[in-house]
Amino acid sequence: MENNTSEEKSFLGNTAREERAMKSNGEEESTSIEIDKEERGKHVGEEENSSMPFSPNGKNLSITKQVDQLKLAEAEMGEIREENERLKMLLARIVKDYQSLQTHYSHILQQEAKSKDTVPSHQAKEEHELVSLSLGMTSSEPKKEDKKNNNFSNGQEEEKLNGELSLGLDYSFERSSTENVMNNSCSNNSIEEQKEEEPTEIWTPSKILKTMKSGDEEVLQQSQVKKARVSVRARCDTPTMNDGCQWRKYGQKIAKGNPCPRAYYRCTVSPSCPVRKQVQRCVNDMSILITTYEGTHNHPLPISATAMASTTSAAVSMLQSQSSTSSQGGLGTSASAPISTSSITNPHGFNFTLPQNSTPQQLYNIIPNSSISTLNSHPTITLDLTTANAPSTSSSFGRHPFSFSSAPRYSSTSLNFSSSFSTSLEPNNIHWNNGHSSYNNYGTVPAYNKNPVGHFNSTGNQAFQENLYQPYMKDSIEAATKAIASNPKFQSVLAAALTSYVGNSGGGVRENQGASESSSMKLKWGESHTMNNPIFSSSQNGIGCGSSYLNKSSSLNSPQQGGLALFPPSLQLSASNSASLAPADINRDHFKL
DNA sequence: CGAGTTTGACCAGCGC
DNA sequence: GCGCTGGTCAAACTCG
Repeated sequence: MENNTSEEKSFLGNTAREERAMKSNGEEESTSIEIDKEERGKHVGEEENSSMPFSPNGKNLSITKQVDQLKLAEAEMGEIREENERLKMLLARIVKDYQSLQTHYSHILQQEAKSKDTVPSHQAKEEHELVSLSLGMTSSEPKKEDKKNNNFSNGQEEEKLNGELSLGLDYSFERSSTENVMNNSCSNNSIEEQKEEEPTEIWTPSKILKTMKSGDEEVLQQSQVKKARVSVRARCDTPTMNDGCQWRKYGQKIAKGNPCPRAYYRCTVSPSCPVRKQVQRCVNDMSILITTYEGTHNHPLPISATAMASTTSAAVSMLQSQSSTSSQGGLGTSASAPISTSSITNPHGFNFTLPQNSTPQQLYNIIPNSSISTLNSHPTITLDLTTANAPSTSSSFGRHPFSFSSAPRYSSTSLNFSSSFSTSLEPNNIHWNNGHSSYNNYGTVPAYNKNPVGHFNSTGNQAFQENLYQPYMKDSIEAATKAIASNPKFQSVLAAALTSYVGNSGGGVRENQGASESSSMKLKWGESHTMNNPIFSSSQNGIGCGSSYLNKSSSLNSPQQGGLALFPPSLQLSASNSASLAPADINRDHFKL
């Protein structure tokens, strides 16, 4: 992280220098031009004035002056040229320095990845693990959420019912994320190069695995990853939320204890892709959609999908890290761990608890108020985007923690990033909306048909998402930073998660943003910092979760996903200039830095 | 007509 | 072994 920070600093510094250089260059040029014009104007005036009397002597005099002025101007131009050369050299040096730093950073990341790979894995025993990584957002129903969380901690099968979403992504994928980070930190000068190198896709886990691991290790990693799960809880009116991948529904079941059917999706980006996804409404709050990912993509991912993939991979990595350290009394999530039911509150915020052997252990204090996910047939990492409470509505329980919990047979881990979202957001809640109109499968879904902004096109939708997640992202990052600082064991994993967000945020911009990407959208993102986020009606096309415009499929319930901005950018470093938006490209803008 | 969804049937794992 | 449950299959159906 420090490296990253320094890298960014250097990047910013270089950028600033470059800008200054360019600016000064431009200013000098314009200034000289102004002077030149002025003097020429003067000269013309003098000439005119002198020509008024129509005196031959005056004419000669003016010619002499003109020659002098010309020489003067030439001298100035020469100086400007020299200055330009100097600035060019300076710029070249800056670029070189930056590239050097980038290389250095890349080297550091590689070393970090290697060190991760060397960590012994004990997960062969643990067939199923649940890691819950929750990024809490302000809930409009804090008490309800609290209650629910409390219920979870009481051992109810909430998590089970909700279905833990898992996305099996391994270290290598993390690495891809970090590589993206690296790339994303590039200056504008290097953006084009990266575009050439990685125009529309990132390295897939399998791809990276081949380059990073031996065959056996690869198999082990893959198997581990496949069994780990990552779930995302988010408010979303639509049947599914966008994660950037394309999915095809292959089944639907009524799970025990939840009247809402569970839908099964498989990744259709590649016919052979083993990744599965389960989507189910939360039994307690129909507006909450729980998505579970499992498996590892064996194909290049769209940029819009990398954020989720990276995040989940980081969570899985944490799970793996947890497993690897469990035997040492660290983040133990032994398979025999009992149902977790602890909730430890820390005045500073994050709580990281790991119930183990009936005695929850507070491992990390990360999030204010903690709750613990309970029984899970599979260990799941849960990204909880629904449960963060606004400060004004905070209660003694239910603020979602960064919690680790273990099921009787399977260890489970719950990471909960709870952000103190502005209370002004509360009235609106946070909903993902694919623009679909069919909610029949999920019973009563709150109708959020009012759009304060009025007509909301896809660009507006982007702005909406930006509004939603930008502050949230910041909070999450801050919280995660605290977590990292608080416990070294957590560093590598969470760092990976964070860098994944950031990296993909930038990566989506630089790698995929073509000229077709709209600047207007970015402007809107930047403009809309108000927390009064509109909730978009599903009846409005292209509104809401930002997936509707991705759904080329005619089906209203199409699970195709075009890049949900789970982790919005906190910074915007990129700029593109087109007013036209290609729907397929919109997603890529979800993760701008 | 093709792609995607729906839905009942089927299979496997697990607990009793 | 039986029943329950989760997960998957595949034929029928829907939609553009």
